[in-house]
Amino acid sequence: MLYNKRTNTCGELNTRNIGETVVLNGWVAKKRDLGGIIFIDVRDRYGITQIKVSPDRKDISSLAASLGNEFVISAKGKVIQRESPNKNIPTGEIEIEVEELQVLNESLTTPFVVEEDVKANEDLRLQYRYLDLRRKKMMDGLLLRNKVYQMVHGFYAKHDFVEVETPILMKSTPEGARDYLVPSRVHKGKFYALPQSPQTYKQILMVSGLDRYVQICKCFRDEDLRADRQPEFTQIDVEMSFVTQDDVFKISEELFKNIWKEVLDFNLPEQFPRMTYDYAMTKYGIDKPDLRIKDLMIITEITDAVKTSDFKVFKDVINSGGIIAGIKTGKSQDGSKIEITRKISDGYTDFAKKLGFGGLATLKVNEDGSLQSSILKFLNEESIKGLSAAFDAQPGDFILILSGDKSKVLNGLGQLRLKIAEDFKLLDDSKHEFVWITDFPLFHYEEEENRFVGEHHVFTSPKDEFIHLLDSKDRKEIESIRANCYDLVYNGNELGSGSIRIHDSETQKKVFRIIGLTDEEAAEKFGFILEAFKYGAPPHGGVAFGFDRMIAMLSGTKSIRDIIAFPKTVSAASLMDNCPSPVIKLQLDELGIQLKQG
RNA sequence: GGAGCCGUAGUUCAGUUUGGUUAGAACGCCUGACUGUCACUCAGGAGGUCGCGAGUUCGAGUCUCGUCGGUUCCGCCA
Repeated sequence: MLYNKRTNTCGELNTRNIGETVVLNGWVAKKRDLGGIIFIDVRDRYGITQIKVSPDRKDISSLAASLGNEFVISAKGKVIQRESPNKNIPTGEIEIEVEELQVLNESLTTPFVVEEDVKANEDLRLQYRYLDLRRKKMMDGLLLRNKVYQMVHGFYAKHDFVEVETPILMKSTPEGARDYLVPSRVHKGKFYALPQSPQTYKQILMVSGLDRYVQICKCFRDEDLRADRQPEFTQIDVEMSFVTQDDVFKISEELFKNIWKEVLDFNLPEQFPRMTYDYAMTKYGIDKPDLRIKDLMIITEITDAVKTSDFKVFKDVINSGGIIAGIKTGKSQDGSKIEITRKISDGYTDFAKKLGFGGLATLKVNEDGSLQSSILKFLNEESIKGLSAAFDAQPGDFILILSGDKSKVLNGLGQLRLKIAEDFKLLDDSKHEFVWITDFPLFHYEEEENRFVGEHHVFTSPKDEFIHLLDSKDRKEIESIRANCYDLVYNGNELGSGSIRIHDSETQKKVFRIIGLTDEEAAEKFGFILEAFKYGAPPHGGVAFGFDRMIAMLSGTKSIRDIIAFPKTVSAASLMDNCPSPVIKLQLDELGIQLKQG
């Protein structure tokens, strides 16, 4: 097809180009046909430029009048000053006086109107993703993603990291998330797994002496989805030899500082604050505390303060080994008071009940410093004093108390804290609060399966002072083991996770034993890495950052679907190309697979 | 696996509480008019399996049960 090829994009012409003859290629975003004169907004990735067809150009006018939205056109003409400029767009000072007009392709009427303030529901937009991506906001998401992608590559290249492509078809590892499986045709009855992460490969690359590895790679997990979780997602995967936790933190902080400066023009601190897992759980009730409200509603345990009271609810909890703890609202950082009315308070009680608590005790601190609450009548003088002191109760404060099993209470208060923060709009999006959470437990006991499982992954090393406990048989002792393991948390979201790894096969075997793998099973499943560790594995460690989540946060969207070109729905389906889909019998036969009925 | 919300014109929604005449609006689409618009304006028009399937009823968009899809959260996500 012969047509006038563009000399310029639709986003770059301005008053300096007046008088030039140019050609634009693009999509019809909007046509305004005034009867004689016709205006058309032409759109491409770079912007929108208005072209004008004068009524005296009869031949062009009829063609222009017949254009529909999303037609692809080529327009040639002179750049002229607009009689009435549009200040809302960069090209709004000028327009093109059309001399030649060609239709390069027509378009059906689109199922939804392609406009910035799109009205269509997400499922329709997903089905016609290519139309949705024509919107500036969506295109900007992809462009931002590309920008950061390039930055990450450049950053690690500058620091002597080597990018290595690890296999997409790998051995299934039964620990952790469900694997996506790929049947083997050659080895009938055997399966590959898609990587949940290239964890084993990157560690083996350290054994190879690669020293510094990075890969921006796809990972796959067959688990239920959320707004911030997709079945396939991208992570920045990093591994380094001869490093400590501090080395990993340092280079990671530099990466994030660069990105936040470049994209948001925000200066992150030289070093990110650190907080142990235990502190985070005890004070914030969650392992990813949102430090935009750092000093607000920190959890206070008052078990001791009220232990002399006769209140049956508290007594029962104490006797069964539980705790009593609470948070107080206090004043918000901008000084505005958090006014908790009876109605709001009842709402929080319902919230607590939904979390499985019998109720929520609330106390109001009067202007004279006295307490007001329905539970006061159950408490003795000593308890009331102790409680008041523990919370440093000030006039206007509102205190919310939960009691029960320790982890449940902390978790409940953590959730209440976030709910109150959200209800009173205390989470300021202009804040950028990074924090490293360190010293995670190495194991936790899975009651249902009746065994220990790795809190992080099974290659995470215990901190030196806990190594002797790997030989323990005592549940409490094993649960007390802390790991060289860390998460990077940003505004209450987990952005990354990593650890210093085990690099000797003896320690690795002990860890396998604790999670219930016999030496034989460990050899069957992870023998290759145990074997590799026998041949001079260097001390090493690394981290992986969620690339999609990072881009979502940089662009201010909650859903990572918005910044993934072709995302899947919460049921892991793609509405555009209709996958997953059935396959023909021949394909199954070749794989030796027979489907179960029903 | 569990819970909540949503599903009505091409699109976004109203109508469902309290079952009852011909299911409405806006945008989009089509036809006509219009020479400075940028949410063009004006006049007219077409367009509906009320997600699907049972049930209750003289009568169901509306009530009940089931089912499918979307979405949010919990479980899950080493």
